[in-house]
Amino acid sequence: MKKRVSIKDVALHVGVSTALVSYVLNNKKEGRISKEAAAKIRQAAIDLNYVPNQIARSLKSQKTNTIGLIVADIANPFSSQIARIIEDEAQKNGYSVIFGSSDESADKTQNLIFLLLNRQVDGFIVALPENAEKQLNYLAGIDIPFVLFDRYYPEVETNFVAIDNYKAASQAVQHLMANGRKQIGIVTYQTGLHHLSERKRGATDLIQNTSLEVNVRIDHLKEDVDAGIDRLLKLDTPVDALFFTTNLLAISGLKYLNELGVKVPEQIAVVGFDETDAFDLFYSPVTYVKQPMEQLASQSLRLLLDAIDNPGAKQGVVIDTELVVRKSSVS
Amino acid sequence: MKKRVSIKDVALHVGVSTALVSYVLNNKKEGRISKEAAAKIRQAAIDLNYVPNQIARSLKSQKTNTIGLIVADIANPFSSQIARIIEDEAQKNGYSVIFGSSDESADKTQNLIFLLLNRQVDGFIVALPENAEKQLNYLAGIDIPFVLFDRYYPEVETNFVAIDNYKAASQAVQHLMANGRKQIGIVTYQTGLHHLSERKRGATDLIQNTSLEVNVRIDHLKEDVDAGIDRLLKLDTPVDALFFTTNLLAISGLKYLNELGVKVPEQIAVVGFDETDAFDLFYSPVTYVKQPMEQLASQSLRLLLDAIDNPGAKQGVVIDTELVVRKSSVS
DNA sequence: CTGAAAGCGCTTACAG
DNA sequence: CTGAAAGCGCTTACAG
Repeated sequence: MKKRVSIKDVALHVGVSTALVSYVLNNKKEGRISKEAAAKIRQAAIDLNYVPNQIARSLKSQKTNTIGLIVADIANPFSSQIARIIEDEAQKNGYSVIFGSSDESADKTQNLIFLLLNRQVDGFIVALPENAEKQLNYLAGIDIPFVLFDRYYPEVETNFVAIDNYKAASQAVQHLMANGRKQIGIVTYQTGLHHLSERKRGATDLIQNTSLEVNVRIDHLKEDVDAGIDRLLKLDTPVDALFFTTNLLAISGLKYLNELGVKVPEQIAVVGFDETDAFDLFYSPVTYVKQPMEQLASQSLRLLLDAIDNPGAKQGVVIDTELVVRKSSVS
Repeated sequence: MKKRVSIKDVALHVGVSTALVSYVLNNKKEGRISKEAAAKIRQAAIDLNYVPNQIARSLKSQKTNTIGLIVADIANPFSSQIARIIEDEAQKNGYSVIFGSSDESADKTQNLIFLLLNRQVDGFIVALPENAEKQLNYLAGIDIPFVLFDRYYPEVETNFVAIDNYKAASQAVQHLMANGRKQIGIVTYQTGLHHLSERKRGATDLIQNTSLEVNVRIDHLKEDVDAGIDRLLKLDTPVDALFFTTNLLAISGLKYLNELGVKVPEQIAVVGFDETDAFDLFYSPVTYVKQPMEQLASQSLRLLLDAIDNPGAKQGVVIDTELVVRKSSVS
């Protein structure tokens, strides 16, 4: 690779000091620099194809204008949609994004934190997995700006952005009840993740019947979803509705209902969580809880930039969801 | 934010030079450093919570161990799946990834290139949009390692990784023909993008009837897909099959076929491109051309790392696809 | 076995 | 209006 041209090359080319080049290119000391010198420097920068070295600038300024984004899995549409919005907003504010996927593992999260700290990110936006108190405390301990997003730990005071999961689930179940469903099954993950517990609680507070719960192990997704649905269908009073607390669970469940030949919504009404094309193409378009992605992402970034500019103050933002009602849940 | 601890702090704490700390922590000059000094330094690094500053190291070494990934849109499942695989492979090789979305715009691509060059990425993996010859030449001109991925410009000698688009489309159409379909419509984008032209050519070389082509404007997706399907259904001999050259086109088209109440595959057989959950949940699971994501991504990274280590030599990799046959195309 | 020193490419307080 | 110089946190050739 060719040697990249530095500020020194530009200075040499024009016959001025590097300081002057820096001032001109950064529009510092406006008006206190001769027009001619400024013009010559700008021209030389173009002629020589000068690209400022952000690495050197970062070392000096102690600021990289980079943020670290830790998601569960960038290949998951929820994460990648969020990433896209954060990317755009960050760019507008002069920031770049380095991302990493934790696979819901606290250890991988810790590794990513180290890796991103190495790279001197100015702050983090992170969706924390289960049992990550240690990582949370680490971040708080080194006193770096960060905001918890999607999931948060209510015991610890942090910046966070989340939806009202309890209310979202509650609305979904109320909707099913209002449409005459009596036996509503809930399919969720077996997990201590606060946001998922809240979704579960929002549903079960209304349902009050633990035999209608299916708790899926994340690493046995298909197996447990299928077995759970089998069980719910064979109850003395079989379920007439299913509420899935995530889109992966819903997709897996809908595939299985298809295999079984169960008709939606005639036999079973269905409500899912999150948007996906798959819900549109199902023969009865699927009712779902819509998360306001735009707000989730842009608020996360806003809180982080606030925290970078003004460490100390902690903000929490809770956003409402919307229930998009379609054919899968009304008969 | 607290001041981060530097190599100098560690040196001071132990009472040695920064040089020695650097040697120990980087396992340089093994065996030529006293066990005691080494042990004390390592312990101090842990006690003080030392995290090496990759920025400083990069400035010195002229290498950031960062790669720039430019995709069309990270929110698109194709891009995000690729990103995930590249992330994992990169991490294994000590690299981080900074990504950017071009939205199929040559100008945005150029901005991203500048932005990533600012950040001194060691190389690029880029899915180039249409009319980006200028950007391609720019990359080649500054002599930075890069590999074109998904799309390439056959006129220019570069590193590239792509699937055999012609063959993939050809197989799809042959499959429809083998299943007795006589009037096969092809829905594709109106574009000069090489990979899409190849898909189109692979289909039309077999079909030889331009009235069966629908050329969708990317910024009028739904409108043009719907109108195109309308037209194909009203031909004197209406189509009995549709081949969609991308997953977005297929999803849009399937939604419209649903609206019209057209039965798949009874009235119209369908083949799509790329994997998506939506294809699984369609009442007749959709036959599709499966791209080998794993290979595409990991080969791209491999070629880039090769190019970084050994500039000059150019490699091209073409990978075969697989047609996954399901109910939507067989009657 | 260890350290002083230069240098990566910038920025900026200071001096003139 | 402009420049010499220090310093950000590392690495490494050189000297001892």
